[in-house]
Amino acid sequence: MNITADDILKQSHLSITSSRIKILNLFLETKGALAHGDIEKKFGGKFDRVTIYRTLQTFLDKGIIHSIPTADNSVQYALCKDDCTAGHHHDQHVHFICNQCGNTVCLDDVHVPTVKLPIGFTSTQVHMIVSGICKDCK
Amino acid sequence: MNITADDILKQSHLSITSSRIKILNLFLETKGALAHGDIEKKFGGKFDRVTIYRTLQTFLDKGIIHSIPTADNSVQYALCKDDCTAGHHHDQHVHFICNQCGNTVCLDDVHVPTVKLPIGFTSTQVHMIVSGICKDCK
DNA sequence: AAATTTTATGCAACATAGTTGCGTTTTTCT
DNA sequence: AGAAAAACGCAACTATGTTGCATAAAATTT
Ligand SMILES: [Mn+2]
Ligand SMILES: [Mn+2]
Ligand SMILES: [Zn+2]
Ligand SMILES: [Zn+2]
Repeated sequence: MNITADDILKQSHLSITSSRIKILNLFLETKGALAHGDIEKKFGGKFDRVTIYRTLQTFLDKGIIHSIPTADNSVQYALCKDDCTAGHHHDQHVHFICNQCGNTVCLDDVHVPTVKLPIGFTSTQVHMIVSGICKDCK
Repeated sequence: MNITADDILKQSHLSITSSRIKILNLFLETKGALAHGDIEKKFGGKFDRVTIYRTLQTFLDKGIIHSIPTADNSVQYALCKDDCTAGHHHDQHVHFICNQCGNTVCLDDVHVPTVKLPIGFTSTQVHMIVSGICKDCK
């Protein structure tokens, strides 16, 4: 028995609304990551753009999704599979962006290696974004 | 004797224009990375926004600057110190974003480690962005 | 050094992306 | 079911980025 959108919202103490259910279901059904624009296209005016922005922000805050910075200035979002909480994210996996199909995927099994920073620098978060050709496009 | 903006433009076979000189000098004078907005603020209407966009794109193409994706959807740019050419960039160093002062810096001495990707994935570029507290803010 | 060609810039107009306030609707709590 | 709290939709606005084209500046040729 898989976890449902409903469960996730309850766990995060969020009101169950139809926008949240639908957006969360889209994440659950999608392999890769989603940008704000993807969600907007998918639901084509079914709900307001602003609702999507606020929903994504809420999900980020609650540790339901994490954001992935990309070089082309379009932030992608993906479900957190690790045990992220409202306070902090622990998604320490590598992200892969395919230059062919454009998909962004979480490489859940590829852990971000630690690097030795110069004296005086303290790290709280590390992003590793690899781009190239994915297994479906090779 | 340090390299001048003029030299860099000549090396890249670019016309020497006052906008390019000024923007390039700003990069040469600045320790950290610059976002489009930073440059716009700095020169406050001295030249057109469009010129800044096009100049940054030209510098990127010619391998004079490289771009650094950030989580807050604002791409940063920094001078290439490695031997980047018009075709390809080889800036394989880690980038650090300070949550305190907001500065983004190239950690030129910290090399991006290689990771083993799953079967079928091929990598052409790797970004590693570490955020935390920089040495000036600790 | 002047004329010509090439390239870059500024401007306008547009497109896309993201934010904020507020009245209305929906959800939750009692 | 009714009251309180939270989320939504709409409008208006700001910010960010793109494109075409006339003008200006730089490089090249004569
Ligand atoms: Mn991920
Ligand atoms: Mn760098
Ligand atoms: Zn692909
Ligand atoms: Zn700092």
